[in-house]
Amino acid sequence: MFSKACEYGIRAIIYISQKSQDGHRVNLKSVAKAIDSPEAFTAKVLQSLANNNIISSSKGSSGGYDIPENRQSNITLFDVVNAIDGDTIYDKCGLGLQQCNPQKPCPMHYKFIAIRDNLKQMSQQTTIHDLTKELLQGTTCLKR
Amino acid sequence: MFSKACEYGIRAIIYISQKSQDGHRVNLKSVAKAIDSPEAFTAKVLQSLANNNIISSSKGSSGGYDIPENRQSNITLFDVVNAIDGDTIYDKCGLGLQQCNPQKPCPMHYKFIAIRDNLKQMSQQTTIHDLTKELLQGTTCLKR
DNA sequence: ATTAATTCGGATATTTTTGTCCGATTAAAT
DNA sequence: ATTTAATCGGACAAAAATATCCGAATTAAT
Repeated sequence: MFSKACEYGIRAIIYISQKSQDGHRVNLKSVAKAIDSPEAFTAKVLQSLANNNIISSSKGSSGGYDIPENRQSNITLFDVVNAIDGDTIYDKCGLGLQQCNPQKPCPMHYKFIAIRDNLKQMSQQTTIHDLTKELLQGTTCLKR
Repeated sequence: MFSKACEYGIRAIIYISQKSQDGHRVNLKSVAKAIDSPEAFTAKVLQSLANNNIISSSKGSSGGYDIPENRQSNITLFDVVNAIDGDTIYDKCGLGLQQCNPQKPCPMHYKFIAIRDNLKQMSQQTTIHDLTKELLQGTTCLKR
């Protein structure tokens, strides 16, 4: 469904968000460890989140990643997926046709967009903050 | 969502199904042309559909692919996807965790399985025959 | 029998995704 | 100033997905 990069990205931002709520900035190593992901690859993913202004990063000793307080509650899953995988997942024809629309739909069109729109809605309505809450409560996990 | 191989496979089987209803067997070249796909790659996909007994293939002059009348209506989208992409799409954790279940769910778990189950249901309830009907009526298309 | 048209299956090539490495840059602490 | 700990970004490597090639096997028609 999502790319590997995107899976890492979502898990990472949830962790970063969690730590940010306590005012803690976290570095790459601790992120990779927390979500059990390859360090260097995760760096690339975080870089693209940073370049898209979804997380903030700072260099130098005691640098790392965090999410400014005021952004915490308005970052959606949609934003994160978009930054990493782009929006093709929400737009692309289920059968891979270049053009597929109500005027000239593929045979799977309506059944497929129903599901795709579900996914879109869900990801637009779900904030990273939402996902972090459950994690803090210890009901969910980010690895294994 | 689906792999490229799977997209070709679905488009291909819809076309084959359509032709089979008129009692026509079709060859690789005509399939690839009808769905605008790379010929050799499509051959591989059809091969795996044949190996999974979803379509029937015959070699030799005037050989090709078809779907026996009695199978027409009981092949589902699910069967086709399964034969080509396997069932990971219906089972895999949205965040890529090896183990993710109600006992130890990822933060996206319930929201994600809602969508995944939708997809599963849709693909189990949709037969290839269903998709072929609309194509015969000219309301849908398989390329462009 | 020979030929022509087809799928099969294995080997290979290309492209994309995933993953690693490392020097450059930045910033805090000493 | 120097050292240390961090991200950045570009180059590279490995693996997976996509795509091609070709000889072998099969079948129908001549």
